[in-house]
Amino acid sequence: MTRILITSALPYINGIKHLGNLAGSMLPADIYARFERMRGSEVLYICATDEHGTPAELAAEAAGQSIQDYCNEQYELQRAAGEGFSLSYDWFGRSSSQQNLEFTQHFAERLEAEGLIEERTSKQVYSIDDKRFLPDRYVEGTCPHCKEEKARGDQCDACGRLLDPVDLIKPYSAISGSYNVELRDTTHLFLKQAKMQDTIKGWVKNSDQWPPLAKSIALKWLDEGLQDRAITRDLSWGIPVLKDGKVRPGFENKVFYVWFDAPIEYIGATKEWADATGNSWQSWWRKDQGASDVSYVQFMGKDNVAFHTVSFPITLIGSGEPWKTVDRLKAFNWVTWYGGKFSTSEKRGIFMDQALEIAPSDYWRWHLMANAPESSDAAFTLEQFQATVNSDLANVLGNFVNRITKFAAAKFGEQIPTGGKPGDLETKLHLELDSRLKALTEYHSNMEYRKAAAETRAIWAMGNEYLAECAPWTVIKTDQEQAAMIVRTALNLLVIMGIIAKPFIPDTADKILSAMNVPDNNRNWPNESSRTLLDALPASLPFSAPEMLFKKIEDEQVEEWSKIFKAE
RNA sequence: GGCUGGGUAGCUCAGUUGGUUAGAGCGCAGGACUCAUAAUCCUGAGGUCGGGAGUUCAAAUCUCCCCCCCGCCA
Repeated sequence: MTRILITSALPYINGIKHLGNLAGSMLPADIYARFERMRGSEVLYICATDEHGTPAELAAEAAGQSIQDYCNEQYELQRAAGEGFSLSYDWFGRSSSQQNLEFTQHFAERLEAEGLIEERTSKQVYSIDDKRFLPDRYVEGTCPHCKEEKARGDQCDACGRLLDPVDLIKPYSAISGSYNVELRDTTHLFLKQAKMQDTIKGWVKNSDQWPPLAKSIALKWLDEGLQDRAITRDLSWGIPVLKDGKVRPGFENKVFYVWFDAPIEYIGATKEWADATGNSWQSWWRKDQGASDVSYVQFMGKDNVAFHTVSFPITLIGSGEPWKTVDRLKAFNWVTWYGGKFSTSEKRGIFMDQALEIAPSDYWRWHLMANAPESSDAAFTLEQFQATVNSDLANVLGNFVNRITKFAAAKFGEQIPTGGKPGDLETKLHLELDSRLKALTEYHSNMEYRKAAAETRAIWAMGNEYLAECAPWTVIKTDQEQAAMIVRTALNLLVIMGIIAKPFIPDTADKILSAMNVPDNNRNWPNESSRTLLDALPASLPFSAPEMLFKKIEDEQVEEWSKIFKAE
């Protein structure tokens, strides 16, 4: 059996994610996981919150909470939001887990043993009033080049030059605004990435299942030359730095940098899952313990490509141990919001919890994936959301379910009618269905979501086309048997429509299949001829016409939402 | 400033290695049907494929220059 490990980029703990984050990693990963499970693959789909770092500390402070309480609360909110969107994680972990702590320390130890880590001392800005070292972008001051007074420590937006925070004139803390800052020596662990340059380059070049974009981003970084990088920070919230099992001397007030420990949480979360369920994490991650036949697929936004193709692989490969590395990866562009970006910090756009308050999960899942930002940024507008949902879901799919089940129930009762023989129209139907199912399977395998959605929709539309051609409401006046056969074929087609809908709209799909009394173990991805599938329901099997599946979105709702979400 | 990616019908987007009248969905117009959530089905209108030059028997597709958008990096 094919074994597939799936991860989606870890959402940062700093607040509920917006629809752009959802569309760019978690949702497509979920659809891929569902598709592969349905076709019989053994799937492990892992995600987790990324909880460390300065932004989390500051957010906790702003909320008047301890960092631990803040993370606990936000984790729960994000977990619930994921559940609300029917994201079928096998495990949704936390980078602050004990498991991740152990792996992170293990990797640091291994990297040091391989000669890839060394201590270096440098000067950094320390804010006395904030009682903390300030990360580059939290230091502001006057630009030494253009004299702009609000230059950030990493870059001056006025003249565009890159800066070192120690060069700022009259530096102050962007957190408190205090000028009571000074330079202090601080020692950190540096990962000697430059030493891994050739190894990683060779590995990237051998990766034959990456999209061209991912490969070119990785190679560009490598061509520019990898820089050694600090993997620790002067913070208290994070993973402690050890040496020989005890806190490393001089690192009492330091922790690992969030960029170092976050990707390791892919493994950490797998162990959280294994510990909770009694499964083996090694068989998914250690090539010497069964993971060599695993296909590892990563989903992420474009901004994360470099970290997944270069930084994290350095950790894994640099350890000198046989860790599983990424085989295939799917990167997404951004979903844009009325000409701008969705923004967590500026609260621009719609967030996962808000979305669920105004429309069911399936509406969003369908629209976001049918318009996925695959080849370029994709515009999100409420008007288009309304159009997609009403047309594809309510009119094409929902109305078909309604019309055929109502008609069947009225003329033949709520059971699969018997009698009649399939003819030319049914042959035509199954031939077209065969070719569409083949294409759809291909698109899902290739993780092409716009195409998969379009093909799914086309199969839904086939139901309406078939009825229009057969016109059972006319046939039944003269030929009861023939009408029974048409209805039976249409009801079988309905089941297929429901099955192929599952990856995109799992909640509704299950409603359809349950209404048709299709047992769980018969809801697998179709892989036989549709001639068989179109006559699969047992004669006289009872069914029940489901309630209206999709309520249309009214113009007034769009207007109201536009005001609430400041869409312009 | 450097580098990805993008600029194709009113809107959102497809267009494989250059090859007959450039496609889909939505929207729009006309028709059909009346089982159905005023739903559905069929047909049609609509594009000098960002601009310019070049290569070629032939370019949305290749080359060069320019303009605009998003992003990344410096």
